[in-house]
Amino acid sequence: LPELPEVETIVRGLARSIVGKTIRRVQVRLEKMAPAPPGIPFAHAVTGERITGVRRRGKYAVIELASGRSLVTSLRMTGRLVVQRPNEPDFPGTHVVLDLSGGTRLGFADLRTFGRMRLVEPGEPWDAGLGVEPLSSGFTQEAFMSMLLKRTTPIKVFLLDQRRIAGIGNIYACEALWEARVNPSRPAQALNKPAIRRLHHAVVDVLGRAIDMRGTSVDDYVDADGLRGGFQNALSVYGRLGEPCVRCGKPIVRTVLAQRGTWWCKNCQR
DNA sequence: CTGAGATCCTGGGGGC
DNA sequence: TGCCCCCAGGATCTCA
Repeated sequence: LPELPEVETIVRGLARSIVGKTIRRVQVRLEKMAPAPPGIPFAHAVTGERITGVRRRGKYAVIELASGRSLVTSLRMTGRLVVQRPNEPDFPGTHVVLDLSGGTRLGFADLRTFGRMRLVEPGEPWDAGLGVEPLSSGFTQEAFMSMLLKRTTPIKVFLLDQRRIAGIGNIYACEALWEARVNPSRPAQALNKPAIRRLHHAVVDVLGRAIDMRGTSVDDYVDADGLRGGFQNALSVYGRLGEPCVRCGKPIVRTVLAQRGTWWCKNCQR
């Protein structure tokens, strides 16, 4: 499940291997994975473009092109961006292929085909609906506190809402709530000041540590160079049903919030 | 505006 | 052993 730290890791790898290259040829093997802008075939629109940068916004990888347009890529659950050496075979489930100058191929693979690579025109406000970057200076304790006012939704559901804070998914929501000792189903508005302070710190801390370890490889996440992350070894609650809490020893429980598995410690998180 | 629920997919796990 | 069923999960859409 690529969330902020995984996409950040992918983007850093891509920046090293594809920036400066020109897109020579494009194949869209599954149309919906790279929907064409009105009137122009996707492949035609992108061919000949030079890649000037790669960055991240929330869980999106943004490939910036010399014309000012961008390829905004959402990996959802099983999407992968794969840098292939010349003549290396395509990764299974590769639905979009960008052949670059020098023989490098960027493949967009996705077993479940939920991912999307969207061509965005210069100035198009594609991320207007996305909230603050949690690792930016805009994500202050005060900003976080005011976001929680009058919100009745469970705090975990709030953390997953990309319109408020961009980039937190199920793994890091669970981990941050455990670190802050906050009950995931607590209404957002019911958190007191110390809890808000702890949770703010935990969100920033857990995302930063996960980036340092190149993300979490549960299921089969790998970065653009095929390397696994390391944070799966540092998880405290996610996926650890029945295992002892590393803080208090009581077994980790799993409940469901907003149709998502939620792992937490009933003893520590109140 | 907020919040709840459906939708999309497929490998894999559980049940029998 | 084999087969069927059902489920997880993020973003987007619809609806109340």
